[in-house]
Amino acid sequence: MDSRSLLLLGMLKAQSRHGYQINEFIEHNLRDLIPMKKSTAYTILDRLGEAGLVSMVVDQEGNRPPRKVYSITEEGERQFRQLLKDNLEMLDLKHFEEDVGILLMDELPIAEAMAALREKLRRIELEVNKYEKVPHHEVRPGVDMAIDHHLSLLKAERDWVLRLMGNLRTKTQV
Amino acid sequence: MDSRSLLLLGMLKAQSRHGYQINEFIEHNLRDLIPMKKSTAYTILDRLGEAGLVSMVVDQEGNRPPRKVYSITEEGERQFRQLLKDNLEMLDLKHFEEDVGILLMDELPIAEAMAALREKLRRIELEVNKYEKVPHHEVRPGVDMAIDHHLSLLKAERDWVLRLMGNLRTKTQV
DNA sequence: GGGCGCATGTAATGAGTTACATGATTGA
DNA sequence: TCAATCATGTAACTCATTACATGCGCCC
Repeated sequence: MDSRSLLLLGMLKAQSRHGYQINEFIEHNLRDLIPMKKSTAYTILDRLGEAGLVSMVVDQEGNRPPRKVYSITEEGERQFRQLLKDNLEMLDLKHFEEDVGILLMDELPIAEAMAALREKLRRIELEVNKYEKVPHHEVRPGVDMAIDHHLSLLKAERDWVLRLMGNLRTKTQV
Repeated sequence: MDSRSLLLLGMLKAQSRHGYQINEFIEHNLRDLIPMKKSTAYTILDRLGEAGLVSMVVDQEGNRPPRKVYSITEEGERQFRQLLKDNLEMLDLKHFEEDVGILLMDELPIAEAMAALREKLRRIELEVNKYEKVPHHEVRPGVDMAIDHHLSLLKAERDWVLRLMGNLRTKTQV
């Protein structure tokens, strides 16, 4: 999962930051899109430093805890560009987990399967509502695009589940 | 990722099998849907055995390599049912990886971003073609459903990329 | 005689999460 | 003084993949 490295490089490309700052930014701006834990950021920053993709300077103001401020290096920018292109080309819809359930669905009484699908539908609606309420984001045009992407796939999923439920219903009635 | 356990339990619910047989079945029937490695199956079967969800009998014919034949237990069936319901309810579109690229897209010259998206589109088409060619599957009705699911999301992804490219194009021309 | 099919695994590796640990400042 | 915020990490754990290991039977 190099996308985490890509994200950090991208944030450092925009401006130098220390680890805490990065985690703050993610929590405040990307919390709905990026499920990355704080300790992970610290670990990856170390890794990027060892690889020479970022440089680090310690900055201490008064008695406050020292900050490690990271900046992207030239090599880091090159790598970033390549990683980003690779990522944009990438196709990696991994709904394998969900497919297993679909695959085995016929092992469940239809009534129970339908109940489960209704619950799933409810969850999809909740997600859709949540993302539709997220306000327009000015700093990063990408945020809006990513949310739009999210919504597109959520709606496709919703349509598919509805179609599936329709099929099951007619099958039962026949 | 409990979906692997779920899959194995489901296969054993349909009929008792030994490990090699399970791997064969997956390779022949589910190879396009399930990216599970053979050694993983053996490990999970052990784990399920320890948890009392499957029982095991060794079966040796002549001098051929001994087979460990697994059967699902009553507790296993209960667990299976619950896992399956949970799985069907689950909503877990994790396109986080792809979203990172979208999020950072504005760091790339538009021409390069467009080229990457064209490549992505090409890959989507390849996948769509591949899945549309998969013949109707009789044994497990679920296989057809899972493939249909796959195709739905692929097409949604394709539409979204096309829309995005359209937007980028008009933006550049203005 | 050599390779494929049958049949089972183990050990090392990787990538990330969880839980834990630390310690100063700031505000109620 | 008590909690929250700032700021950093380490260690253990989980889960799956990769690579490696073994050995017999069968067919050409």
